[in-house]
Amino acid sequence: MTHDTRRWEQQISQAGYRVTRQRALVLDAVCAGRGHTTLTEVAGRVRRRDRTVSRSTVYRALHMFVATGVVVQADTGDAEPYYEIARETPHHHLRCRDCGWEGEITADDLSALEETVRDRYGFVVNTDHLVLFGQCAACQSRSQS
Amino acid sequence: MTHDTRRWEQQISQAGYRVTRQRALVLDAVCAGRGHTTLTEVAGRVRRRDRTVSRSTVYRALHMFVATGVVVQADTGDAEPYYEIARETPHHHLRCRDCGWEGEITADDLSALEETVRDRYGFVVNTDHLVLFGQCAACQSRSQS
DNA sequence: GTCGTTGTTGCCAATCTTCGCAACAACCGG
DNA sequence: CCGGTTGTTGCGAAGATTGGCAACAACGAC
Repeated sequence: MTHDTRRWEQQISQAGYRVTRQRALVLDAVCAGRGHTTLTEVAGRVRRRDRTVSRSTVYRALHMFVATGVVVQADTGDAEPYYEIARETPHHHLRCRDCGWEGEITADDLSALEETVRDRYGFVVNTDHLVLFGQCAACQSRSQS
Repeated sequence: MTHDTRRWEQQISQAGYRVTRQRALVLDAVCAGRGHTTLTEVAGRVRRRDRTVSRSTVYRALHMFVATGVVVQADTGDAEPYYEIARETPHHHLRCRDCGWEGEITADDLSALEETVRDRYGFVVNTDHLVLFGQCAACQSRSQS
């Protein structure tokens, strides 16, 4: 269990949503994916626990959780989007175009960029879960040889 | 016309793809969207010029152009993805969560972040067309009052 | 605990996107 | 210019996602 039950219940009910059995199942299914999951995996896990839950409900619950910030969504662009439980400290992803390797970077790593954007454009960046594409260390040395 | 015909023909044929009438139509349709377009708009423009072009072809052409780097795709996450002709100098987007305002930043603005990531993680960032969410200057002053 | 209000769910239909396949056309070599 | 090879297209089907609606359930008030 990577999420605190009290927390998300309060979070969505403050936003005017109700706490339902189906939504709990969906959130559990997101947690069950170590780190990140795809929609397909979530739907599968929910169905295994309760096959009366409709597919639409999974879609709707996931969207609602993303809208309320309980779950965070990362669009990798070339694959299915990832879902994961939002953590206290936001983080971002690295993804190698060659081998598919994935890494994480902290929000601190973005602070310089955020300052630049604020100074030059007056815009306050507030993004969670960016995905940066590029080439990992291993693939760099491999492609040099 | 925002794209050079010679350029893209060479670019895709070097990648092993063929230059076809349908693909030219799709690319023209992307150009026709000042700056950026959605898939729906592209399909509409293509159909207006030649209603025998199938919907699947538009999907496939767009994917192929993105894969070869002729067209660039920006996933805003909460809306339809944008497509636009790739420029010589890559750029990125800002998007205000409150009013939907959109701005552009240059690739230079990311250089500090790229250095940080390379130093700390040995990862070379190579991302085009990032979308940074946040709050624009106007909405900041409005929400302060 | 019971009731009433109102958001939610499941089902089914509509829509969007992808896939498989046979006919077609781009491109190469002669 | 012509024929052969092979990627591409259009079509119809399959699969994925969204939307409408009536029955249902959460939750606040009593």
